[in-house]
Amino acid sequence: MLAMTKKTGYGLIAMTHLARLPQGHLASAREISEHYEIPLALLMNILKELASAGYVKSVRGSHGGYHILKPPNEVNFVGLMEVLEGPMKLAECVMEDVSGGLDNGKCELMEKCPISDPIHRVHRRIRDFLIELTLADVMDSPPADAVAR
Amino acid sequence: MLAMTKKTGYGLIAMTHLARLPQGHLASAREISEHYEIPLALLMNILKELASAGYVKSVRGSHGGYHILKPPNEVNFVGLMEVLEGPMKLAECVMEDVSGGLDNGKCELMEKCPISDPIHRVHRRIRDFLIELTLADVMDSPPADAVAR
DNA sequence: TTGAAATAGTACGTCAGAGGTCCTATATAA
DNA sequence: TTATATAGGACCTCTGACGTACTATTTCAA
Repeated sequence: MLAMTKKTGYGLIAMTHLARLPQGHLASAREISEHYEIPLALLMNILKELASAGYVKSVRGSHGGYHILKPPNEVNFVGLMEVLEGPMKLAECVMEDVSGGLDNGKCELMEKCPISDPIHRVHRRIRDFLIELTLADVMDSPPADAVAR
Repeated sequence: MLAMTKKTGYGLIAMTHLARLPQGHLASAREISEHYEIPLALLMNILKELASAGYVKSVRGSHGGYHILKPPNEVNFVGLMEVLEGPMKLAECVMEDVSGGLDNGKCELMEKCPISDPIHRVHRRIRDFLIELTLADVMDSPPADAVAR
């Protein structure tokens, strides 16, 4: 259904929250979980993944928590989504090559597929749009036209 | 994720196939199924749904089959996708109102959701892009820039 | 030095939906 | 009247989204 997962949604919320903290401050998984009513255990898993991907830094122990590592304008939607749900593909036949660069538009799954090329193009358009979209865009809600117009 | 389903893929292929038939000709589910190696029973279900949605006309009986009803440039991606997989939503909180018109950007699921507005905007951007995209665009593969640039 | 509070790592459980099959009824051409 | 279509269902299976649980480790503070 062309949907992102809840994990990505929760991840975005957490990142937004962390990005808004005053410099040097931490937020614990529990805090965030309670503030937005996100299941704690799930959010912890998400933050673990974000930490090991280098998006946030964790501080263990009592009074520990997380703070953001990347500046919001360097966190793009696709990157974050792929950390939490794996490679984005509009259709199964769309394989990004390892470099994350251009895919060649070939469908490995179906001979004679008449829609392989256009699907690859659409995939790329959406992907490019979402790569341009950063956490910074997501954070300043009011200005509605900040995005790729 | 952010994927369309195989049903939509198969539906697009079938529509493309039908759109390319000479005027007055039919193609049966079996033909299409064999040509593109799509599971027959599944494709039949898809064609049934497309028929009851008015995208194709069915002709029953021996030598029956389907022909396309809508002109390719009037078949948009979102419409077809929503026939086959239900309403498109980038996130659960994105509810299209009944008119198919503007959603209001409010999240009914989560109080204090800090990303509701931007998510709704992104949803709308992708949706608008995919609405502009028609079967006609999908059919002429080579021209790569026909789409919403 | 001990306990509470936090993250790390990992494994597991559940359930809806994607993907696919099958059966019966009906229409139509030969 | 038979073969070949579609119509309309019901049904099945398996994967992945979503969420839980447990143990280990780190750190602060009483």
